[in-house]
Amino acid sequence: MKDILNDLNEEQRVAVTATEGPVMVIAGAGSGKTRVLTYRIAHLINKGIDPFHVLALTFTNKAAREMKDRIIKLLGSSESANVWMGTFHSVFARVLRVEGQKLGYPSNFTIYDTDDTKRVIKAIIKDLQLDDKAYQVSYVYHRISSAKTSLITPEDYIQSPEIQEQDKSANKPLLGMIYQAYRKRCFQSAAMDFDDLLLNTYKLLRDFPEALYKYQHKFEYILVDEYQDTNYLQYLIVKMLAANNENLCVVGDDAQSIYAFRGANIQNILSFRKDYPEAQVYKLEQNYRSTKLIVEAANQVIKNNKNRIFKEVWTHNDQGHKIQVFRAITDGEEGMLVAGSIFEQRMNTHSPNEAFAILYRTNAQSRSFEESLRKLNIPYRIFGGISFYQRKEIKDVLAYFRLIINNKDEDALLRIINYPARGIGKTTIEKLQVIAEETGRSLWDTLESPGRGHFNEGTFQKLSAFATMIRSFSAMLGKKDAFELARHIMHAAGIKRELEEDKTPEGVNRSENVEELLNAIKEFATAPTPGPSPLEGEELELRASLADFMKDIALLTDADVEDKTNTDKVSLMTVHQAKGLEFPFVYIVGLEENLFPSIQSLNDRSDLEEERRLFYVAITRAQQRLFLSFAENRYRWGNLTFCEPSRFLEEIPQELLEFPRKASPPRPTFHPKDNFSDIITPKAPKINIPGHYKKVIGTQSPAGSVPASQEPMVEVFPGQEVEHPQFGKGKVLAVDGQGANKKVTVFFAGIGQKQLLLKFARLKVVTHDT
DNA sequence: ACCGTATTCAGCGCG
DNA sequence: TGAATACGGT
Repeated sequence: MKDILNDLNEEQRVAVTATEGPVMVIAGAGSGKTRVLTYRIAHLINKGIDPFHVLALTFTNKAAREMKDRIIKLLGSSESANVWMGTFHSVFARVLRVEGQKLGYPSNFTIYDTDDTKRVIKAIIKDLQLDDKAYQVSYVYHRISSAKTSLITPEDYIQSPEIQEQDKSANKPLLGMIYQAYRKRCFQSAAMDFDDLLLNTYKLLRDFPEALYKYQHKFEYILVDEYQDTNYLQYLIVKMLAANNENLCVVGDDAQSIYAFRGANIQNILSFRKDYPEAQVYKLEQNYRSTKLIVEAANQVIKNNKNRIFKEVWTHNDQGHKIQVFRAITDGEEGMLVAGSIFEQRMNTHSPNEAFAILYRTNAQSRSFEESLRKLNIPYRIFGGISFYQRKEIKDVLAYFRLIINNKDEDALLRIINYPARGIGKTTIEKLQVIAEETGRSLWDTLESPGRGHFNEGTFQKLSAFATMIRSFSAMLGKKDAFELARHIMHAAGIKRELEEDKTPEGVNRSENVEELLNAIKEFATAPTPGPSPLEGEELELRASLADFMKDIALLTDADVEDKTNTDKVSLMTVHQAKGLEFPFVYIVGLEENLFPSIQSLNDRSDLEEERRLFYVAITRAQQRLFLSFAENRYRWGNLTFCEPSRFLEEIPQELLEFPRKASPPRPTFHPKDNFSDIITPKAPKINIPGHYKKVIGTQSPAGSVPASQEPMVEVFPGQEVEHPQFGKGKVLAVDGQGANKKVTVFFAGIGQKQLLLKFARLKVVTHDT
């Protein structure tokens, strides 16, 4: 066996071999953090530590999978598959399936994802007849989530004068009531949301000494990745688990903490030494990823933050090119400049598309880049958006599975009680809920036997037909495997028919998605993934059942669904999504005040510092070349607004930057006086007359975009043949209205008659030359 | 129950 | 701007 320690530099080797006692590794960007973690685990196993006793907690499922693969490769044995590796949520969900009874949960509890959680909150706000404008679902969700993370129970919440004061002044005095109702409803539904997975794990360890003992001895060695992004609950859990022998190794980079907004606590990393005075702290400062210039730029930027652990990242790599800064007149032009630059760099360096990434602050910025890339025929892939398992059609199908596995799952029941439409309408559902409330039974029980006289014969029939169907599915749970049962449900419940009836492109797409879900289930059922060591009390089954499939489906995210079609494409994503990734060529775009840094961050020093860390993360994704861009004018919420360049641009030393004056595709040349100092401190905004930009935009906008001008894009008249991107070719029957509101009635073959607003319809005139 | 229309709202998103 | 949802008429 070769000595794996030879693959490491001195700093890394020290961090890997210090296996006993508390260790903190501060790992600068690109310094081989993952390497240290994987080698450390491999080293532990080489030393004879049983993999069953090693717990490694990662930030994403993907990270866990990749790390596991690397360790297996490193050790050349699959022994390391027995390491407990995963996210906090997935590891402790598994623990709770076994131990949850202690807390009053059945082992088949449902996991509510953010969507489900918000649906429940929404329903509660409605039931309590509160104003849904004052009580916005996302706001309530955040409040509840942070209360849970801070170990504040609904009772604490209601009794705390301080919190009540806050909520009153925010005009939301009844938030505590919502929180209370929410907790009750989740518990009665035998459901845990993401915060509950952590909260209940904490309660388990806190209130059940035998459980604490068991897991303290099970997990002799604990490693936590991305420690800067852990929240208070995660911190407490780790602390309790590690309390016995303190073989705890946390790895992170305070400079890359970018999730404070959702509860991550940078204090966890900053105060590690206080919690463990005897802790060994190591820094990894040699960067293997980026050029000297990029490392220097990143260092200079992060220097402006006060709250940080000192470290100086350096590299042996080449000096590299200067950072190019593009100044664009509009966001549309920004797209063209960036796409043009990618085109050029790709040519000059013979790099594949996948070497390029465009990173932006907000998802809404992707559009101009998509358009420009499409125009230049550069293939791209957008990350983010709605993930596969979040799609409505998928969630509808999954709700059937949820209900038959756990018939207390009220959200699932409500979701499918009338999908596909079976004549159980709003009135009936409300009646059921009232009866359930009065009799103290679950909604499902009520539906199964509503009691005499509540419903007329027709409604009663519909309800019992539904109940019978669901019961019959439940009965098959133990008999059919996941795929057989899923397919059966799709047919028997009429989901398949419902989906296939919709012939619109969106409908076909939905149908395909559900088909894809079935494929995934089939794959799962025929080749069950060899899970890690079974927990004591976990049951092993021969064939993968639907219940197995559903166990952690809520814990999957987009990153876990592999994209087979994704090969050589430019990546478009938010900076947050880029965390942990690297690309030879990186474009950071939209570097404007109020956008990056975001407008919400400007009032608070710590928020601004988080934005700066975000920028730091963005810069350090680049291996060879970095490009920055900003627009002087940008469409935001429908109107053109003037933008100032980001303060972050000033924080990079000028000598590291260059400003190509050359505009990519044909466009008016800029004045020589447009140098950077002029840009950084814009005096009076020169021109802000919409008319001035119209021409620029007009010539750039591809046919797909909505032009700013009032003139319609096409002249249409009855009898004309036109083409629509979705509906295909059709014939204009009538034109009504004036100007912006001009409406056309078009007959599309195979689809029928459609009324379209000319302004939006993206119609193309079909010309018949000859 | 369902459809078209009006209105509203807009941050980043791990699990 | 445009998506998502609420509303209101049939």
